[in-house]
Amino acid sequence: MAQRNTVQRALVLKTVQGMQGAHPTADEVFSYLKVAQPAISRATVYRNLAVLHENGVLNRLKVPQGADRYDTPATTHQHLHCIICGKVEDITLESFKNTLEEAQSKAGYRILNQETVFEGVCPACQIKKREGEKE
Amino acid sequence: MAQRNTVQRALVLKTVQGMQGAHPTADEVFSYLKVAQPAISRATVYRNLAVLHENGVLNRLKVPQGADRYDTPATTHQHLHCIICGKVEDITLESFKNTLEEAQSKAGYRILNQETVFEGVCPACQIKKREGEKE
DNA sequence: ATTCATGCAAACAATTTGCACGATC
DNA sequence: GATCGTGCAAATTGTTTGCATGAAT
Repeated sequence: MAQRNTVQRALVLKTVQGMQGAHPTADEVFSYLKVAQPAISRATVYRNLAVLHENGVLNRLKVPQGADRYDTPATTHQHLHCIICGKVEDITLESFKNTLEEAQSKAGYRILNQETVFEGVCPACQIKKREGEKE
Repeated sequence: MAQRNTVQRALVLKTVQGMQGAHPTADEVFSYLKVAQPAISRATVYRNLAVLHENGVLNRLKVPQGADRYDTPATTHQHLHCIICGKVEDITLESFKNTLEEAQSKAGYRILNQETVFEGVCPACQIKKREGEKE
């Protein structure tokens, strides 16, 4: 139960926090840390991301295609995923203010977390698609 | 471009449609079909689920832990995932009526789909936990 | 000192792919 | 009869695990 303060755990957390809005995957965190800490292990990164997520320090985000991504849960927010370029963005929607309460009362669940991903095409990719008009 | 009407594709679709509310994984669909069609290949099930999803005929649902699950997208709805027993349930929330429009206008994305999972503890597991009061 | 965490490599799970053959248009 | 889809096995990807060693309490 007693968790320790390891250098690696602190680094993993700091890395995700530092990659503001990048929603890095475990592998991206690993590659980043590898530069400063060549001895670090991929397994350690996975393990620490899991621990930090269980502690509620990090959010884990499941995106169609590819690996899970991590997030600092400053405030409850939603995600946009561009199916063309693959980028993930944060967005905070007013209409989500009551969803948690509604789900809770309607279903009788004790809800701990909510994860929303909108799948679509980002403005930049809409323009690109319009320019390369052959498709 | 011209897609064909294969026996296997029809069976995969019918199976997911038949498993009302069960949100089967690719492997569950495969196991089910294996009985009637012993020759069917796991790869075929994966490929057809992907095609049907791309055609908008099936929804693909990413759940923390374990494989993707499939769904018939009758109406836009949300999901509840019990972290204790692992069950996935559908729910339709009023407050989600406007989220798509809000996200669209706020972010400039062209949004094709929306996927929400609430993580929590279902009523049955809340009771079980209360009974086995040692934790 | 105890025991939690690390690093490594091997194991695992879910999914994808290459290829020859078969089925559908 | 052209080519899309299938079945099989092998390959990939993402993640987890066992174990001996090292570090934090």
